[in-house]
Amino acid sequence: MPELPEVETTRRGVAPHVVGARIRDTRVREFRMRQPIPRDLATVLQGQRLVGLERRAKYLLFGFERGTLIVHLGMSGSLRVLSPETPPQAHDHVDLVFDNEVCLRLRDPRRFGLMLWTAEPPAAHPLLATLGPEPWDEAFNADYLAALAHSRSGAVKNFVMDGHVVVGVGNIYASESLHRALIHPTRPARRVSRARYASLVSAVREVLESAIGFGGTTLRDFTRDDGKPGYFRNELRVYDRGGEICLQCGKAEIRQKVIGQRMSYFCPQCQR
DNA sequence: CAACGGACCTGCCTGC
DNA sequence: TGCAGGCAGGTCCGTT
Repeated sequence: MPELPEVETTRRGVAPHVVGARIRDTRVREFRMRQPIPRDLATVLQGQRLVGLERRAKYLLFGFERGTLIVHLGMSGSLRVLSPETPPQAHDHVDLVFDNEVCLRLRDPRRFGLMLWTAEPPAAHPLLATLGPEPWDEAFNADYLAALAHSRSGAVKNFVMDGHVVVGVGNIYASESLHRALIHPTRPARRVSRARYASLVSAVREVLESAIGFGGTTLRDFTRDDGKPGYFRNELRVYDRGGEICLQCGKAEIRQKVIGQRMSYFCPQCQR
């Protein structure tokens, strides 16, 4: 579920319900995540007011009075706003219960996500310190990409998915962005022209903005736990469309190929 | 440093 | 119907 648009949609959906409220209770039912949830999390959070909710890359940063709760949703995580009395279901690992009778519940079947506490500025945390710029940061531009790519012989798709190059471009949107920028995903990063990188910068921004505009994938309403199909799926031009005719050229069939252990989709006609 | 494979997990879908 | 196998939106780590 979570690529950057879903994380941002989650942030926007959740924030109005919890920012300004104070933690009344923290229930952790499962500590085993990508990194273990701190044993003393409940003690640390108790009574603290949530001051703000930010996003950096695919991390959600819950800014409390005395530090930051860092949350990552991994491959299968989600956050929902519920009544504190709602019985937990399988894989509902953590509840943050606020004094406004809101329960923020973390579910993550695969447990690739994480929930950590830091008293330091979150940008200094080892997980965040070495991340590349946000897609909308002016530092993310064609010159930057071309310069970085100089030492990169690997596929450009892996290059744009590298969080130390730019954050937030996951597997779906990597395929989508490269298709819009007319760049073949297996082309060595160093063989992509500056002009093409300029197109890629625009394409990444457009695709992500568009997806956020559609509410990410599923959850428009965070106070219920419906949300299955995902409107943004209809907007995808190549992802999961292997064998279909390319919407760009109307002639070639979309191909699929594993690149860097991830399935990738592209038009052999449009993308070079 | 960069590239690559493997690891971490569960659920769901497909095909036999 | 049951079950094995493959695949899934992420990222870190170790090895070469």
